[in-house]
Amino acid sequence: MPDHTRPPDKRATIYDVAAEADVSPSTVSRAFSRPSRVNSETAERIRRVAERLGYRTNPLARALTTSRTHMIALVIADITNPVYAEIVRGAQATAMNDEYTTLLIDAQESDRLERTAIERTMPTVDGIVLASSRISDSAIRMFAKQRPVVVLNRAIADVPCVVTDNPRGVRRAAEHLGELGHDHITYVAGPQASWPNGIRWRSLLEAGMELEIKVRQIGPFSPTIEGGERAAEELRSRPATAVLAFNDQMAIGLIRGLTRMGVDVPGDVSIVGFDNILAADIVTPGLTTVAAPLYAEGSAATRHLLSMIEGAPGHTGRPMVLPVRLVVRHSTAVRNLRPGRARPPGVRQRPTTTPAVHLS
Amino acid sequence: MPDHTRPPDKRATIYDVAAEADVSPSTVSRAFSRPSRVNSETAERIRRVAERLGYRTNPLARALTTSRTHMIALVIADITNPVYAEIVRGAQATAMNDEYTTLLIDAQESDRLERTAIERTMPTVDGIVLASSRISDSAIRMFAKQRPVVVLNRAIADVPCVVTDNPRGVRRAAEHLGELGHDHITYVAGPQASWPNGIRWRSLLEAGMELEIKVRQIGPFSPTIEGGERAAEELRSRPATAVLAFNDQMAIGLIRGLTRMGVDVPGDVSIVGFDNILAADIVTPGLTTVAAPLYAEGSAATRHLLSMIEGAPGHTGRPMVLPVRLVVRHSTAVRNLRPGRARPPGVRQRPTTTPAVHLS
DNA sequence: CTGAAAGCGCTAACAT
DNA sequence: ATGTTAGCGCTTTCAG
Repeated sequence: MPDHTRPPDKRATIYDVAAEADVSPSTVSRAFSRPSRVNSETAERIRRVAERLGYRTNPLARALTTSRTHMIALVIADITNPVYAEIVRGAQATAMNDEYTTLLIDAQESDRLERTAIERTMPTVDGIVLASSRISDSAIRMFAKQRPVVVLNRAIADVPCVVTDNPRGVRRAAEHLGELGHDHITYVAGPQASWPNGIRWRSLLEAGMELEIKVRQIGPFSPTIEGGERAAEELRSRPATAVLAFNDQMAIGLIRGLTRMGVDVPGDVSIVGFDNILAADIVTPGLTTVAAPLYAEGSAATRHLLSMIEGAPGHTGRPMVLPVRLVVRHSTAVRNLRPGRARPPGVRQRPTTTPAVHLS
Repeated sequence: MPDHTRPPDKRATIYDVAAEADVSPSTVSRAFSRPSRVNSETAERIRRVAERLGYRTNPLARALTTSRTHMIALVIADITNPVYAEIVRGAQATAMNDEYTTLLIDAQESDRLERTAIERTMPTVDGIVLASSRISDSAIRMFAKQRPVVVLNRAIADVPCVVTDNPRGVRRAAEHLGELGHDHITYVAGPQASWPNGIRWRSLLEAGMELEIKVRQIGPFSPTIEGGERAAEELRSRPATAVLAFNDQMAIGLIRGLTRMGVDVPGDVSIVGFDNILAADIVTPGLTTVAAPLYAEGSAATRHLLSMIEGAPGHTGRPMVLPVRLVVRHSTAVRNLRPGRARPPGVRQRPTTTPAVHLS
């Protein structure tokens, strides 16, 4: 039963080591400086002594003089959303590789919360990765003036950005639906504050133009399963045969909502999502979706941030764009021309055991 | 295009404010001390001046003298596992409420990784919550000597613990299966380093005793969907009619694996999971599972940690135990007495639209 | 390569 | 209630 009433036990300081090794404190300091440029015999001896004393350099004290904490913050929009897990993994791995600690912050889809969290964290970190930030461009630029910032899933002038190829993803989805005979696609919108939401809709408009597919939008809805279920309700009064959802969670909500209402997916309506989260492969029918290289996103953004922290200029030209691919599962099928009736023979049915096909 | 080559811009210090407000630095310090015990006129004026100068107290410098960073670490076993999302939410909320910042660490189910991450983080935080830790009891006790530590989902003598009522959860699951006519339950084990895994198995042994249900164990498997699929393979050579899986992910993997092999769930085999993650409600058939109050776990552990940091003794007697409940969905059904044949009439079929029932 | 001295920004005794 | 004086543990000039 440890007693934590008073400050936790005193650790050995640089002075203790200095005394023990019979050198000056600054020599000890140098033996632990990073990058360790000292390899003299003395340094070796000092390190041994330190080891024996259980000395660890105090990061706080170091930070006070160097103004480098070797910590970075990673702000994500919603820890509940599985997309971020892989992004976090990617970010953590590259950070850890450079001996940086990652401070994860969950903004809970809240503008206000995100802001105050960033403000509070800013002074303790060397830089920040903003993944799917919900705060304004100007606020982000403000932050970027104080510390290196890299933005993920969003494009902002003058701030380094990493995005996925949304236009191409949407285009592939539209082509896929077009090939199945759909001449009308409904976009089910996510949060308005979400940058990908905007570009996906605009990309769909464009793709619709070129492919001669009519498009429309409903929403916005919350980017969750529940949001998708609500969208399904709305779809009741404004039927569709092909739907592109802002993300997988909404797509899954749609599948559930529609199925519950007696609408057959993909028989009556085809659904495409975004992200390729794990659940996309679990839901019935399996969700056709636009997959992004999540892990790579996290690591690319972090790598960039670290290089900026080390003094690199920060690549603020065009955003860095990562490729996407369409994963075809079973939530999309040939358009059913006679709704409510048996499907015409020869038309593709929902397969049950065919493995997912990965395109592009 | 900000230039981050040199340390980020200098912020106003306590001295700047002191000079501007024409008081001594310590007076300024007092005006910002926590809890703000000063309400004099001067303090008010100082705060205004500070506001105007954009002064923010430097947490690092403060930490150096107070040895309190107002940060706590939350270590989770695997960020990929949705269980932790709610726990994190609960922890963050109560931490934020006391103006503490939460440092989230993903151990990626790795003993080694978890250790080094904790070691590196320890000096920068005021305390640590270990959620589903995979490191040894002795290692945890070591850490607990250096900083306040609260352990979640695990019971260790001399360290404050928060656990869920695993025995009761298992018992409820066993009773449920028993009522459905099952006289034999197979436990599909998760990681051996996982404390809940051990206690769940032991609880099942006990429950089996009392309820006169035979039990056996297979595994261990990785606590993931993939692990569950592998378990399904193994089940092929050692058939079962009722399975209790270590967690929902494995249970889902089992459902998928078995279904793919042509085994009907719940017709041929009933499956119960643990955790009640979102996907449990998405998979077909919906997963019957033992639900834990995730959010409450996170907040209870954190609240306890914070009180320890503030000087409370740390409740190291019996662990604090949180209640669980059985959520019955459609992955469990009356035992099929004639496998491979049609079910006897009158026996419960898998319903498709009945809402989930929450018991206990 | 090493030592001496000064100070990062703040807080914590002491005084007044 | 405010000011004065020392540091917290480390890095960093600047000399030797």
